Amino acid sequence: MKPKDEKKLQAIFDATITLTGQEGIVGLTMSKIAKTAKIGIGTLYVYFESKEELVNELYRQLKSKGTLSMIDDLKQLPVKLQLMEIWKNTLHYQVENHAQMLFMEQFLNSPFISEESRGLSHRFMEYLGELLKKGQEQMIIKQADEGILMSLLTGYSRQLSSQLAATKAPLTEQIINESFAVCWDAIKS
Amino acid sequence: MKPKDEKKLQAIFDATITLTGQEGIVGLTMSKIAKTAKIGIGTLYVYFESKEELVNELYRQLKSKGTLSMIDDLKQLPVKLQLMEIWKNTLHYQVENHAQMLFMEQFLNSPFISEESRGLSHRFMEYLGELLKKGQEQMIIKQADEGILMSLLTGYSRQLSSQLAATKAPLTEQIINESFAVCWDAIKS
DNA sequence: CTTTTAACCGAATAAATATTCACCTATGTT
DNA sequence: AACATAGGTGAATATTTATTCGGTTAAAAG
Repeated sequence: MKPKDEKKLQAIFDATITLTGQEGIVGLTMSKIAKTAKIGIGTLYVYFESKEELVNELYRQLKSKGTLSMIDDLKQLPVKLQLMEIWKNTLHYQVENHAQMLFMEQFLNSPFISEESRGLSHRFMEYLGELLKKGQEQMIIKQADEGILMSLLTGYSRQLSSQLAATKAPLTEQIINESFAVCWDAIKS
Repeated sequence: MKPKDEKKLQAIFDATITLTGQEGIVGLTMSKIAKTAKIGIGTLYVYFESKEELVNELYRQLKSKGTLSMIDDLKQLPVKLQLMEIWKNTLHYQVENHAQMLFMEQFLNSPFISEESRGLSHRFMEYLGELLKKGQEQMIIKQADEGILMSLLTGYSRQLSSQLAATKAPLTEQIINESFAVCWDAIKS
């Protein structure tokens, strides 16, 4: 027998991300995915039972690869440094994978999303929440509501990276430092 | 002859916004719109030539009503107060009209959007940019890149209001004040 | 080398959705 | 009151898109 081809699977995912970036998850069709991935339409159904399963699977894959991977290396550092590293890594990740970010965002608001996929978003947020709380205990971070601080970090990084991606501006050291300074002034005591 | 019914037009728009909030612009169909608006499918085509025209027209309407309207009253105030007022109004507007925000966001990433609609986003941003520049000249706002500061304001307000809408938390004075304090610390000199 | 099995394929089919149209109905005009 | 006109309608049609299926091909097993 012939085994499945890992390259084809990845080509399907890549095509899905590219197409979503181009005309949104609304414009995504199975035939376009097949054409972009350079495989036959029928082959799509070897790898996935349906379009719905395809996009859920992709979402799952992106979530598990995503920003979570960085956490473990940082746990020993002081709070401010941890935040700085997270900020830097997140910006890099989001700028470099902007099409993926677009896909995930649109997927979250689509009727395709399964209950299981919905649950996948929380681990990174939890970690960030704990870090902020730790900073508050050490009196180096404002005693403001956690949601208020967290929204700042996530909303800001999302907007900044999508603005950079839109204008095709590179993510320079200067931008990282300036923007982190802004963040830190926002949340420090 | 019989005149068009303004109520029906608004019902169509309302239905479109509601449905987009429920299962995204992907799940939006003409028959669902008609059913939700309690009119016949055929009637939709009395008011709009096509689905594409319908969503573009709605986008145009929301943009022109939107946050722009507040600007004129504020021009005399000092920079910090203007920002404070804008912050407050924007949060209110975004929380109260969250479904509209969702619609606009998804529309921007859909294949439905026309060239003309794309152009509509800029006036408010321009005004905010000028205000920040004025603050920088007066030395009360950081000398950082304008894009970096602007991303903070827009990304933060978007995230905060969508978080409030998601958790159905009310927008209290306390939240407005705390979050504006965070903003101001972020951008002040 | 032969057999077996599952990948691979795209034309054909099914399903979902947008759009039309022939027929009503309500409102303004004469 | 009679007419003219445009709104209102949803079943019928056209279009688009997901999915199936019978046949072909390539890899693994023996």
